[in-house]
Amino acid sequence: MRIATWNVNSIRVRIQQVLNFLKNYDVDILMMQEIKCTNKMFPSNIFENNGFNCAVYGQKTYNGVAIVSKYIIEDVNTGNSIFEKDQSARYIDAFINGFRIVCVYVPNGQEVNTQYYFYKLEFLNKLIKHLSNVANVEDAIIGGDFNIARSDLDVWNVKLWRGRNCCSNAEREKFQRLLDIGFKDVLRENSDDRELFTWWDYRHDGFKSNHGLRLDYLLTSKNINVLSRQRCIKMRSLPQPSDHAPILIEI
DNA sequence: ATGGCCAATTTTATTGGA
Repeated sequence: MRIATWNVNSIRVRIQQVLNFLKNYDVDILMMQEIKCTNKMFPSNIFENNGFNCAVYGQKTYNGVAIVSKYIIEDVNTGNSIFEKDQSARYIDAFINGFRIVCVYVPNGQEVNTQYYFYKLEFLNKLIKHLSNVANVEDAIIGGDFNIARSDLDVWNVKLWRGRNCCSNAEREKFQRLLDIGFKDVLRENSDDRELFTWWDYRHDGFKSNHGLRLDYLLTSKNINVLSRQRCIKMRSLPQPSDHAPILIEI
């Protein structure tokens, strides 16, 4: 089974690229973040015509997450019960082909010690608590844009980014707590490769000069046997790309 | 190297992204 995660930065702009990606990489399940549209505006019929079922938690203008799957999608949950008062659409999970598939879009945080940053840390606290419960009962696969560069290996210019939003110690500690629940960071496992970036700034043509960060992750329960793993950076090099590249694993 | 990019919005500037 081939599973991917991708921050598409607007599904309406990226629909053709997403369809090409699903086909060319033979993807069975795709988790998407920043679909930037309501459930009603989400192109479910296009996915269905291409053999995919959809679970969507949309929002006007900002955020929004979705899962599309060749397999039947069961027991869908959105973040409402987990994140309480939070009105932003950042979490959806479902039971698919024996696994709990979790799709998450962690808040950006803007700058360290702003209200947005503290909201991000609080969101992560709730996510950690929730996924601790999930891990006790099901094999889980978590895909998402965490907006955290896990270590200095995941930053193109350590000196420039040290301590800044996405790279602060508090954020990295939260990410480690998430792993400590019992998940593995599939792309990083047994690798000290610096070239695992998943995001490059549109500004200054950051992709061309590989000025990137690793902000997107596929995590799995430790007992899941991973057959292959890759970043699909080709999707970042095409015309009118998302600023994020997809990650694809086979289990 | 953070103003110069991109997407959405009853747009013609503003917000958010990271």
